[in-house]
Amino acid sequence: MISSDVIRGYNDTIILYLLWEEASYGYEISKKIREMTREKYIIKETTLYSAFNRLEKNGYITSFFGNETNGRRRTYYRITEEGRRYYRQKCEEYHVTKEVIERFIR
Amino acid sequence: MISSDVIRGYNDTIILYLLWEEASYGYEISKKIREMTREKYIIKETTLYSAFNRLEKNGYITSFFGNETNGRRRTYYRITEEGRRYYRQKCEEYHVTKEVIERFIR
DNA sequence: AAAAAATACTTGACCTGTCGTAGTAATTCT
DNA sequence: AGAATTACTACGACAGGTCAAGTATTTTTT
Repeated sequence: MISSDVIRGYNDTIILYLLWEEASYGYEISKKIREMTREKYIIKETTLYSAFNRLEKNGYITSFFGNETNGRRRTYYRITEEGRRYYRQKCEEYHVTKEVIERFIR
Repeated sequence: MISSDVIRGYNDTIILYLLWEEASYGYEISKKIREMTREKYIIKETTLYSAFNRLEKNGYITSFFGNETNGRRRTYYRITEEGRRYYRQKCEEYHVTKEVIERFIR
């Protein structure tokens, strides 16, 4: 199980990656993360929704209501141009961070 | 410059790595980090000393006073067996985390 | 048709690690 | 003696994550 401190800096990046191709919503994003990591990372619901709020506040995503439902009505999120720029920047930062960390890992 | 959120989970690991071969103290650890990362990561003093306290509280390091001084008397830190075990565990965790994160990085 | 389960989200209080600011302590350099 | 350097310490603020609990709406089961 991955500790929250090592993934903390990447939650926003992960969400933006999953919104890159098409708009999505909380439950689906959550499932995709679980599946893509083969259960190695399961994001907490509260973490996810507070990340959505932060990302929207910062202008990296926008929200709208969807029509189809299998339960309560969904809030969908779509990535903005600013969001794409931010994502690319975070990816570049990742490669630097990786090099830094690996100097201290055996 | 690396954001604190992406390095947060590794500060303890970095410190333990630098104490692996021999005991050391705050100022020296700080310099080594700066040098080894070619200024890409400069740990804040307060972050470093609070990490020392945490690590000692958890039994991963022990402290003692040194004799030589070039200023105020130094508090040296030495890694414990538990600390070495914890470090190894964190390294294994890193490899898992790395795989997870890289699924979401272009 | 009522109850249970699943989907989808919200609220609020709390915890941990980092950071900014400031100050203290002791030694060496000028 | 005063300034600079080394080496810490204290404290409050803040951001992001977490726990616990609750709400809302639909689908499935009994």
